[in-house]
Amino acid sequence: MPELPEVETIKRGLEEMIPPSSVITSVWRSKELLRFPYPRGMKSKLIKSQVVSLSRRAKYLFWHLDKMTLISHLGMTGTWRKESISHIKKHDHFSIQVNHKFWLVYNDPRRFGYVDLVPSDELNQSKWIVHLGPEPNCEKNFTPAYLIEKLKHKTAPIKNIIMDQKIVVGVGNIYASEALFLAGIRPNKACNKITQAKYRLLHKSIMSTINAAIEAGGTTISDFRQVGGGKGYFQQKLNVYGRAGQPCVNCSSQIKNITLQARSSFFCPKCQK
DNA sequence: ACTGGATCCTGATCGC
DNA sequence: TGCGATCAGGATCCAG
Repeated sequence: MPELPEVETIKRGLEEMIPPSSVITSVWRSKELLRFPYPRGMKSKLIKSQVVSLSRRAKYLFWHLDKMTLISHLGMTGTWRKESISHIKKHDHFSIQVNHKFWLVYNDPRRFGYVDLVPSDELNQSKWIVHLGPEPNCEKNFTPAYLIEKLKHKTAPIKNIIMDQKIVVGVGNIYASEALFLAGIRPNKACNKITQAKYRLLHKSIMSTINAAIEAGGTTISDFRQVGGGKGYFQQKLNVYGRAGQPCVNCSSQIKNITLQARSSFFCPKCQK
């Protein structure tokens, strides 16, 4: 589920909940496994650790502890929420007690998410992080020239490529369709058939889509919730995603849905070429 | 090197 | 009302 804006929203929510110099005082986990096995000795490594800060890279959430970094990936349906008292709900898998006061609980019905623990000085070389492309809102590394150089010889459909985390991170199925709509490019257009002018527009569209969604607190299609339980409201701004058969906001043509890489891909046949 | 499809898992929704 | 089929925000892997 969560793409970059949703993970960023959760990160900001957790930051607000965790006072400076907080300490992990207890750890609980369910019997069921997440996508990958939990790291060895996780519980004892976490207890008594200080939470120094939180950050996000791509769709990963990092808990920077005094010696290690706890990595959390939310898969399709992962969420974090706060509970004042220990209260286990269906599909809760992992929770952290802070300062003996409250719990931060990871819930994930489909269990495509996972956690890992790495020494902080090895974080950037870890297998999760090392291959990742630039952040879409980092103007230093994610430039129009970068996008053009990386993609101009590829024959794959553009939508597949902008969802490739090695090219640019954080763009998932919703924001890929939305960014391509803003750029006027069909999702199945071959990368090497796209003009430089369109690439510059696409670069701008990816950045503006992601930034607008962060400002809106993410997109709540079904189960996404902010840490405090609130919904994101970017879904009100979706131009094409989930709108097959409905009129295009620009030209009233019917929005179409095609399948690419087994994912629904929405576009306006008139506005996108 | 590319593409499409299957896969991990549960739940919501839709059509019959 | 019930039941099976289909589809979901991710990401990897494999055959062709």
